[in-house]
Amino acid sequence: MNCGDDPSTTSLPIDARLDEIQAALAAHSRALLVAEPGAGKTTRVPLALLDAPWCRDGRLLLLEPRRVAARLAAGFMAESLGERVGETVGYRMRGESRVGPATRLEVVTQGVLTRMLQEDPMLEGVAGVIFDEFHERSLEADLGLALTLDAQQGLRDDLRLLVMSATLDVDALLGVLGEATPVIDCPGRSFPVETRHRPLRPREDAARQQAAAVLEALDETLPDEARTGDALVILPGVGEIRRLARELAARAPELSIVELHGRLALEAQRRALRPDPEGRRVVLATAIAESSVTVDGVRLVIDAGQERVPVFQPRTGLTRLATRRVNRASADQRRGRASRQGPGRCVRLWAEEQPLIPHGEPEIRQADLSPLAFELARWGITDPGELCWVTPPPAGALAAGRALLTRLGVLDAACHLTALGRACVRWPTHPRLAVMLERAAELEAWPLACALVAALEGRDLDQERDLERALAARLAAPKAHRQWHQEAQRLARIAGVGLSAAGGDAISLAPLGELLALAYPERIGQRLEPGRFRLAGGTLATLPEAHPLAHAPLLVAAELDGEASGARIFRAVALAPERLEALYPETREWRASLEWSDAQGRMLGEQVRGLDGVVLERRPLHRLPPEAVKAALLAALRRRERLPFGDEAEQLRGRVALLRRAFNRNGEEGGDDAAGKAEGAWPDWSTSALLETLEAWLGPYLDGVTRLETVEQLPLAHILTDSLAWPLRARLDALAPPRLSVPSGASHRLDYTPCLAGKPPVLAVKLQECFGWQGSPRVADGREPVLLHLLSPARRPLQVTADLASFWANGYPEVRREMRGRYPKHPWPEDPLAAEATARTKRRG
DNA sequence: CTCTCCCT
Repeated sequence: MNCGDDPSTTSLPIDARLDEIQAALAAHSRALLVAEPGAGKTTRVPLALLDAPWCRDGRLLLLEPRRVAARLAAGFMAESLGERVGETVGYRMRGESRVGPATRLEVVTQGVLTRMLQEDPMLEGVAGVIFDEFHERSLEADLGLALTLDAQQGLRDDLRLLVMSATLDVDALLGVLGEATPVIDCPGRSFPVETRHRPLRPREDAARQQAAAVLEALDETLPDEARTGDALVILPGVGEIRRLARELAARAPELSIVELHGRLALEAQRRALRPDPEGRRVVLATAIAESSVTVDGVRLVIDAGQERVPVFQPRTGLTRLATRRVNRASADQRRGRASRQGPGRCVRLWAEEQPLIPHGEPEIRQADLSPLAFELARWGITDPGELCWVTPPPAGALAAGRALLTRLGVLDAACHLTALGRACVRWPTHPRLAVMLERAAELEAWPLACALVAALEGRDLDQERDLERALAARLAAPKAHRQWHQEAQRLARIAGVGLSAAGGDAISLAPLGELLALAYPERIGQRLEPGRFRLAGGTLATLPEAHPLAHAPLLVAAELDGEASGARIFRAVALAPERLEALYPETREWRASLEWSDAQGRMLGEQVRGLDGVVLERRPLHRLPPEAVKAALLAALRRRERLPFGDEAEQLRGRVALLRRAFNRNGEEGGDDAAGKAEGAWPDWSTSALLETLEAWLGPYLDGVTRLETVEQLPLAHILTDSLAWPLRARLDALAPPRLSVPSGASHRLDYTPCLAGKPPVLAVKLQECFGWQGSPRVADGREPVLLHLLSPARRPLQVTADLASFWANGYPEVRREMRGRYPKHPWPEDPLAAEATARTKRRG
């Protein structure tokens, strides 16, 4: 949010659009406002809408992605009315709310809206909902919009909905809001920024080069000849910040260097945001400075051009951090940070030619979807296709989220909430932690569970490796950990208990392992050898051998990094095997465990009992049950992470990938197309998606199969074709033909395998066969181009083009000059468009 | 050399 200099009097670009917005929402129940930064939308639009006739009898909700932004917006609007927060304008967020009987505009954080909808899908008393900063595409905002649209369609056709965003893929959003939705554009307001590129040399020390770039930029005057204002350096992470700080301190000890990142205490963050009247500062920050907070007084931005993002791996359920190049939208947002106080400069530490992807991935495509799966079940939906999504939840991650919820005991086989799941609804936490809190009653450990959840959720646990010690310290001196204490007390109030043990005794930390086992069942690890553990979810994980828990037979890893090949455990607590049995009664049942042994070339079987990959006891098994054989085969295929597609299946997958791209909006499920709606969307046949859904499409063909070799021989192309919905199958050959006719009269096979990598299909054809071909070939109803590989008579590639007309005009004369000497028996006419196409040599006579 | 950001 951008709250310029002076509250209500200054005129802002958005003022000129307010009438248009009013008119749009008077005539439609939905509208889309696309406004650049500095337009003033966040504070002016909601207040203006309060006077609309449709709003007279109801409240207005304004959604903000962050708590600071919500507080700031509410304060600013209240001030501009000459009131205090809690009168006409209020706010609501986790654990804090300031609304009163007269409040008509509630600024809420996104999670609060989800909660309000779940508790009252009618949104009684609410006249309209405004989504701010929708372009950030947080998981919560995407879900909130899907649920609000559903409520509007089914229950509340009078509810007004306004989506506000900076630059955004308007088409994708109109796809869910409806094509008739009015779109209002508004320009922004900011000072100009001069952009420079100063690429770093690879393979040389990055911090040293960054330091040189910073000092050089500080030395130059700004576009207005000034040499004032702070410098903001944006780096991917804390490690990079520390290294650059050291380097700068060594070279220029007189500089005032300030660090800014999310792991700092709130007070330290606030200090970092305040300009120093004494002199110029160099603020080294993570992406936190991109949109979450605003460093006042910045005139110079130096952008390292990287970001560190979490990548959730559905297969292991773990999240890994990856360092990536920034996307264009982020880079421009970072640059904009130099244009708030006056004309600024942005130095980008990468080459100008460096291509950047336009946007980051929406969170829904990257994140752990178990919270989303939980909310869907609570909403009463088993198929996400029943809702309208800007980006639908990916099938694999959703399936993984549901598998976790089932393991936790909150979802049943039909994807409905169980009794435990319904009880968990009262806890405002991740479903894992909700299960822990709910089941803590069994262990008579509610106070400890509240203390533990508050510690796991807070950011103050960062430096402490030892959970037990950290908790003991907090319980002994609650007042010294204010944020933790507040949160723990809030949870304790929901539980209806006090935060201390009866009789004033110290709370026992003994149930810690069990509590963690309730929240992280797939992270229960069994020791294979000292320091090496197999987790119940199947992943291998390690601890340093010197770690006190390296020899524990069983532990729970509360935190680990997500390398699939071998995760590293950061925080863990020991667990007694008999306690595991008490928590999960299914560990007492014997089940057949079969595994394909590559070494022995056969299926090995035994009877085991335990929790998934954690085996408490084993005994021999004499007859292999067929269902278990099938499950073991599927598991073996999944472990290999590839499927034995032959060429026919690869072509088929390529064709479907192409049609998915062409006909499903943005390549997602549930196409917007008339055809897509009626016939279902083209499926995701990527290897990972097919491995996720193996049971459904391959399972029926595995009856009686006991060997992997047999699977390798199955006709996968036919099996996949059979799994296509009938209307899609009927259109497949017409939309993505296996062969294409060329002017010579011959037909040639199209190669669709490049489509699997997002590229166009390839038609390899001799150049002479294409004479006279005016247009360029296309498939998918003309929506997708075909890439031509034009070949010499000896079938050597001469030219790659998707634009024949331009090749004939520009490329051909050169090719002709070079080739006609080498292949004199073949025609090389001067005017290829007038010549006759042929697959043969020149005719005699 | 463990740690991007955010939320009920």
